[in-house]
Amino acid sequence: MPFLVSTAIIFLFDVKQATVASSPDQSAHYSEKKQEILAAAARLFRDRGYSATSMRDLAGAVQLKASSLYNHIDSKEDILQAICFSTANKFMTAMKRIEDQPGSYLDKVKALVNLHAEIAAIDLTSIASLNDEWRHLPEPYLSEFLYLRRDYERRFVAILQKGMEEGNIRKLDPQVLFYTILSSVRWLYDWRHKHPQQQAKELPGQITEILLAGVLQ
Amino acid sequence: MPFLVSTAIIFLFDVKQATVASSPDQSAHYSEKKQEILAAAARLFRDRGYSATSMRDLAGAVQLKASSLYNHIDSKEDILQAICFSTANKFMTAMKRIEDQPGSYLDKVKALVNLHAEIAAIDLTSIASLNDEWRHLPEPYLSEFLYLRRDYERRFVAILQKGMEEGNIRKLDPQVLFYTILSSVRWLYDWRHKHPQQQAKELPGQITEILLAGVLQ
DNA sequence: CCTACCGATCGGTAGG
DNA sequence: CCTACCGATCGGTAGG
Repeated sequence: MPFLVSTAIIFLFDVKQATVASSPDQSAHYSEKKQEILAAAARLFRDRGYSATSMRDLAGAVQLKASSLYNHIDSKEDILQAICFSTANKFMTAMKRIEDQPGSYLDKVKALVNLHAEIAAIDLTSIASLNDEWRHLPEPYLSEFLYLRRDYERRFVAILQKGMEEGNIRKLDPQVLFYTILSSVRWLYDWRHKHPQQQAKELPGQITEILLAGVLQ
Repeated sequence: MPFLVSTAIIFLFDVKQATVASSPDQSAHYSEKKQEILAAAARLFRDRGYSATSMRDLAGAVQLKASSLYNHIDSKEDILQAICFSTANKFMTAMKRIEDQPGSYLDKVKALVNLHAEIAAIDLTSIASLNDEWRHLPEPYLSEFLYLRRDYERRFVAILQKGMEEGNIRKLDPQVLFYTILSSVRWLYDWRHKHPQQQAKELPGQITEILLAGVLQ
């Protein structure tokens, strides 16, 4: 099967590799066992969902009894909060950097698409909680999370709008475009789960190409 | 804010309105109360997830006591099964019709994008179970569901591939294109939940346009 | 980090 | 369609 990927787009995509990894990571403050618990929880939450994952399931995954988990975490909700916010903060930090970087707004859009693909590549399981399980956050975390999400969306849409005014991006409803872009990179973590053998780097390039240049010949 | 949508694409999209509604609907076999229960369950499963929805929640939503639900349904899993398969069958029926319809493979691709947008418009809440909650299906339903899903994907990808050979669609990895198309229409039900006032018909046209023609000016 | 255990809630049934 | 109730499992705590 022919497998043609525009080298120009691949180049554009590869410009900013490994920017996420160097961003501040508060998970460094956690003990090794707590990090192990959070990683196992993120995987279970992705595979079964937050509500269908019991503390006994989680304990088994890290070779502990359920009660021993509470030496490392405060509650089940505490785990979800840590997962959701550590990933959300990666996006917010990167957004600030992209807003401040020089270059056209089209460059910023490409950097944002790249960002989503990159975080999906590094932090494969946490994305599931960020996408689907945040609704189980207790207050006041839920409100705080929704605030971050709205803020991120507002700033993303502003960049798209500036790109349209700049003339590099077609004049579509910027919010529709925002959701289309986000949902397109969203399935990356699903895909990589199903096809672990495939080169991860090829995918973001292909998605970016489809979004930028379209499907028609 | 300018809001330009290609009338050509809108036309292409509107060609096949209301094809889903006329497809065979086995929910007609259900009693009125059972249909009410299934509709309420689909809504709760979307908003809270299957596992976080209790039978007491569901009973309250249809003004019954929990035990009375069991005069209409066999089990909680039975409800999930009914929701997932009734929607999955709509997709399979429509796939067969699109395969058999005359016209180019590009036309079939457009009809498929249209199909997803249409089912999302008609059956807003069930799509959530089809996307996210199917994993809670018990066997043998889980295997049967996964079989249907793989079959649908295989047939969709085959159409994309034929379209590429035909020359109307750019030669990309057809499976990557499949996932990109599906994820783009996937958020429709989310969006319509958040913006119930907006004309639903505008959205599929815009998404189709972004996918077909791309983002670049 | 474990054993032992708590009250609350779960899906579901008996019986009318 | 309800009241009353079942065993199982839930998140979490006491105490060592």
